[in-house]
Formats: sequence, C-alpha cells, structure tokens
Amino acid sequence: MIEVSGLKKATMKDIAREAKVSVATVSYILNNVNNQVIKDETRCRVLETAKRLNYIPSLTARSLAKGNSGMVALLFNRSERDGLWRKMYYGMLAERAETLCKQAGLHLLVLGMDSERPTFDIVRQREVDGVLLVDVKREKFRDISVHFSIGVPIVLIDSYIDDPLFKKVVIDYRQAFALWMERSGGSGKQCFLVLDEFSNESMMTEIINASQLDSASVFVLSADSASGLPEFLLRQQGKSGVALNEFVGLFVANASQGLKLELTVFCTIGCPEILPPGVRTLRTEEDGGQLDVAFRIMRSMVESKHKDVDYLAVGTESGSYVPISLK
Amino acid sequence: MIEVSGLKKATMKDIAREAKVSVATVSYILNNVNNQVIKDETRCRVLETAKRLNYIPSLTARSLAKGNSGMVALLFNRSERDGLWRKMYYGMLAERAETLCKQAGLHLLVLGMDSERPTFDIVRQREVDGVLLVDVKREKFRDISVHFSIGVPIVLIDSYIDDPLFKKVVIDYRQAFALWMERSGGSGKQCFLVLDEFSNESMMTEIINASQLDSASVFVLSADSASGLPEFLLRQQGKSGVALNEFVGLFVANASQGLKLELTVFCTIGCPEILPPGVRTLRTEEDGGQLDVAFRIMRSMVESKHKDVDYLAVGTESGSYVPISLK
DNA sequence: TTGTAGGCGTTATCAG
DNA sequence: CTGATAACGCCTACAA
Repeated sequence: MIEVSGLKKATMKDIAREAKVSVATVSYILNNVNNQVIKDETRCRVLETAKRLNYIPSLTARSLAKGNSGMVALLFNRSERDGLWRKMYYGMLAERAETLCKQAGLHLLVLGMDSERPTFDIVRQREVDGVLLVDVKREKFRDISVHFSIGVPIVLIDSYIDDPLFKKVVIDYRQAFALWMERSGGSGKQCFLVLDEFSNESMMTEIINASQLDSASVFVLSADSASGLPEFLLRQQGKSGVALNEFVGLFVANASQGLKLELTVFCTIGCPEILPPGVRTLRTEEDGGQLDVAFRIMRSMVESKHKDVDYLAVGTESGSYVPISLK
Repeated sequence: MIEVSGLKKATMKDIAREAKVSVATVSYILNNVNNQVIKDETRCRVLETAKRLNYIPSLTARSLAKGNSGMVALLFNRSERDGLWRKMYYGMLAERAETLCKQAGLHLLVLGMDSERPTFDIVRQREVDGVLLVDVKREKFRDISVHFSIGVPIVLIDSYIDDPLFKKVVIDYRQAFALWMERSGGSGKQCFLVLDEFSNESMMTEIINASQLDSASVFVLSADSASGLPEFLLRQQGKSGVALNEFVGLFVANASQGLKLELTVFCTIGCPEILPPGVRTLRTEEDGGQLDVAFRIMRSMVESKHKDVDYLAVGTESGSYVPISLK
C-alpha cells in the first residue's frame, strides 16, 4: 500500500506526548480556556509543537463531546413544482447564509426537504446549533414540532404558522401594497399580481388578501403554471402590476417584453440589481432582506443559550412575528 | 428549570436496555449489517423499541467512529471584487449541489474561502467525504495541497492547475468559440467578449486565448470594473459578442438594452432560462452543466474508496482534465 | 500549574 | 446468533 497522505492527522494525544504534557493541558491551551492558569513556557511549547505537527482539531469529536456542532442548517422545501426562479431563490438564500455564517464563525449546512414529508431529523443527527427554515407547510410542521428538540433556535421565513414557539420573519405585505398603491397613484387603477407558489398556504392567502385583488388578477407561478404566464400578462396590458421577489420579477420582466405594462417588484431578497432597467422596485429597509434579519435573530438565540438562561422564551413576549417593511 | 424538550434523545444504549439486548446487536440491526445473522424476533423487538423511543442516530458519533461524515463540501472563493452575478453563480452551484447530494444520500456543506488565503482545514476538521472546489488560485493551491489529506476526492471547477493529482472539469472554450464563430457566420465579423473575473489567472488567459480577441475587445467583469460595462458595450455597437455564463449574460443583457448588438451566452451552469428573449445561447451537452459532471466524478471517487483499492489513481491515466463541450 | 479519568454515541473486533 | 469492549478525538470536573 502506497503511502498517499503525507502526514497522518496529528491529535491532541500526539501533541501531549511530544510536548511532554497531558492531553488536558493541550486542550486547555488550544482552546484558551480561561479558568485555567497555564505557565507561559508550557503554553509556548505546546503551541509550538501543535504548529509543528500541523495539528488540525477534529470538529467531529468536539461536537460529540460538547453536544453542539458549530453548524447552522438552512432548510427549504423541494417540490416538483419548483421552477427555476425558486431554485435561484434558494440558491441566493444559501449564498447569503454562507456569508453570514462565515462572519459568525459558523459552518453552513444546506438541505432541501421533501415538502410532502419534511423531516427535521438532521438537526439532531448533526447537533446543529440553529436552523433557518424556509416556507414550511403549516400542517406538516405541527406534526413534526412534537418530535422536535426544542432548545435549538429555529427561525422561519416565508411561513405563517400559529405556533408562537418559533420566531418568524415576514414581509409586511399590507404596508407594502399600501405604499405601492400610494406611489403608483391611487387605487383606482387596474392592477395585477404575480407571486411564487408557496407550500405554506396561509402565506399565499395573506399576500393575496393584502393585495385586495380578485383571483383573476393574481397569477400563482409554479412549474406547472409557468407556461400560462405570457397569456396572463397579455390580458393585463395597460395595467400596473406587482411581482413578488426579484426572481419572479425577472421572469415576469422577461415574459412581458414588448407588452405595455408597468411592473413593480417587491424585493425581499436583497438583490434588486438583477432586474432589467425600467422595472420599479420596493425594497427592504435593511440590506440583505429577510434572511439577514432571520439570521440575526437566530444568532442571538444561539448566544443566549450559552448564557445562564435555563430555557428560552422563544418569541413570546416580544411577539413571534418579526415584520419587515418595504420602502 | 422547565422541561422544554419532551423526550431526551434516545441512544442505542437506551434501546439496548429496553429491548434487553446489547448495544452491538442494536447497531447491527439498525444498520442492516449483512455479515451478521440476527434472529427475526430480536430484530423486530429492537426495531420496535427504536421506533417507540423515537430513536435518532447521532451522525456526529458515527462520523467519529467511522472516520467519514457523509458530508460533501462545496468550497468557493470570496473576494471583495465579487459582483452580484458571481454571488448568484455560487448560489446556483449550491442549489444544484444540494439536489445532487440529496439524490446521493449526502449532506452538503457550503463554504466560502478568503481567496487570498484559502484554507482546506474544514475537510479534515469535519471528515468531509468529498470536495467540490471552485476557482482556486493556482499558487495558493500549491501551498495548500501539501498539507492536504489526499484520499479525500476533490474535483475542481473553473480552475487550470498543473497538478495532475486532482480532477478538473473545464469547459472546452476553443471548441465553443469555434462553434460560435461558425454559427454567427465567419470570423470576419467584429466580436467582443465579457467574462467574469476568475481568481485562477490561467483560466482567464486560456479563455481569452481561445477567443482570439485582442484585449480591447475583452471586458473582465468585477465589482470594480462593473461601472465601466455600459461604456464598453456602447463601443461594441454593431458587433456580436459572447458573455460567459448565464449570470454574466444577464448583466450584459440588462446593460445593453437599447444598444444594437448581438449577444450570445455560453451557458455553463445549466440555467439558460433566466436570459431574456433575444439572447442566443450555447449550452452544455448534458443538463446541469459543469457541476453535474464534477459531482458525478467526485461520487465515483468516493465509491471506489469503499472498494478494495489501496490508493486512488486520481486522474492520471484518464487525464485530469475533463472537458465539456457546448452545442 | 498540570494530570487523571470518565463521558459523548457509534462502530467494529473478538469472543462466547 | 449475541455480548463485551476497545477504539474514535475531544472536553471537563476533580484530584494532585
């Protein structure tokens, strides 16, 4: 057998042996444990040999010992009905989540779930520290939240769910539509709306209600319905309309080339730049959109777990819905 | 202290106790170990209590014991100079990688690296099974490949690197440009090219060479240079040009609205649908683009590790560059 | 200031 | 067919 890997992984034990100290000491030093006092000389010696042996800590072992992994999971639904705009949406969330994780010193796990039987097992399987959950089906969620190990911070996006146990970041659609109406000049005009199909039905009805439009003026985009979009847009000529999120907006813009209609996109993701010129936008107050807010909340929940709190009053007093307004 | 989580995590030990067998037996049964013969009745009993206790295996512990984690890492470079098109590119890769991982029964870890000092430590820290590496800087890579634990399958994308030790998936740009020339009618025409800025310089020079264009006709897109794009495109009026990858294509298309120029996009990612109508495309032979190919290669390398091979002849005989042609 | 030893949940090797 | 038991690498309370 050929020796492929040059140096076989050095462990703390190796360092301890080389530096003539115990593993515990090595652990103390490498982790900057503060309640331990270490002689400077020992510290240097250990640090030195650690470097020399090219020591790389095993986060796996650490996870097992500590009961948390330093990983955050981004979970979203997968469905046959997902069109490209949705994949891009998820992709963008993942990309952004990675940036935020990096800043926070966390690693990101990206996982799609079957929207018909979502499973959160991963959270416990991998000792995940926190979860960002996108577009959960209401019923499915209730089933699962029973088996779910509370204590792991979860923040929901694109989901209306009664359970006050979980924080939810939502766009304030009523405010957004009101603002849009105001800007585009009075509610007398003819309007239409295109939105992505969510698994979470309450989400959809809430949005549609907020728009105050009748169903004939609303187009729900899915892989199945997509082919009907051009025809729908044709019927909306002369009207002014709204597309929900940048990617849906992109598709609508592409499909409406040559048509005479005024398009406004509610930018909930934080990337209005992808839209072609000529498209109007309403944007989130803070850069980065929903995900940034959700992540921040999740972070602070993770933090407070390390404090002296026995249990987490997860979104009770302060309300479990965190609204985001557009401008 | 309030009891928040209902059932505390059941372990194999718990099951063993309840079912009056040993942990080993439980492990055998739960993992369908085939070289062990288990009485049917015992099997049922164990399976039953596992269900009853709502057992969820600890992949963390499994990783530690087995030395591999069931996770695959998607690593890419981060730079200040990354524009939105690049973030979308990474996002799309992540989204696609997740789908592929799911199909393969793997979990996906998404990680950005500082392109100036990339670090692969993660691979060993988390016992990652395989790595997809995007756009690595040649010099940096050499530094690191020393410390790198070979034996973990790595496949590179968007990178030209001499080291034959690693498989690399590359677009056959010469073929692509030839095809494009042929289709757009003769090489006599005036042409231009817009491409994203890669960290891997060889990649860029290779592409530019393949295009046979002089530097005045080539625009390298980065966050710094982006503002100059409209002006560049203005100068290219009447010419026909190429944009590399769908997202760069999208930006060029947006920026060239109203200008008279013919745009062709080399679709290397597998999502030509995002492009506005009127844009020509050259697409990869197989759906899904580079990532699918890279993933497939990585998978087969992971597989063959579980076989009886002592070491991996990683891309030696068969060549370490896997070209993808467009059509 | 440093060491000892038990534990985290699985896997895998031997014995029965 | 099943059961002990030693790894896996790290953390940490408790000794010394």
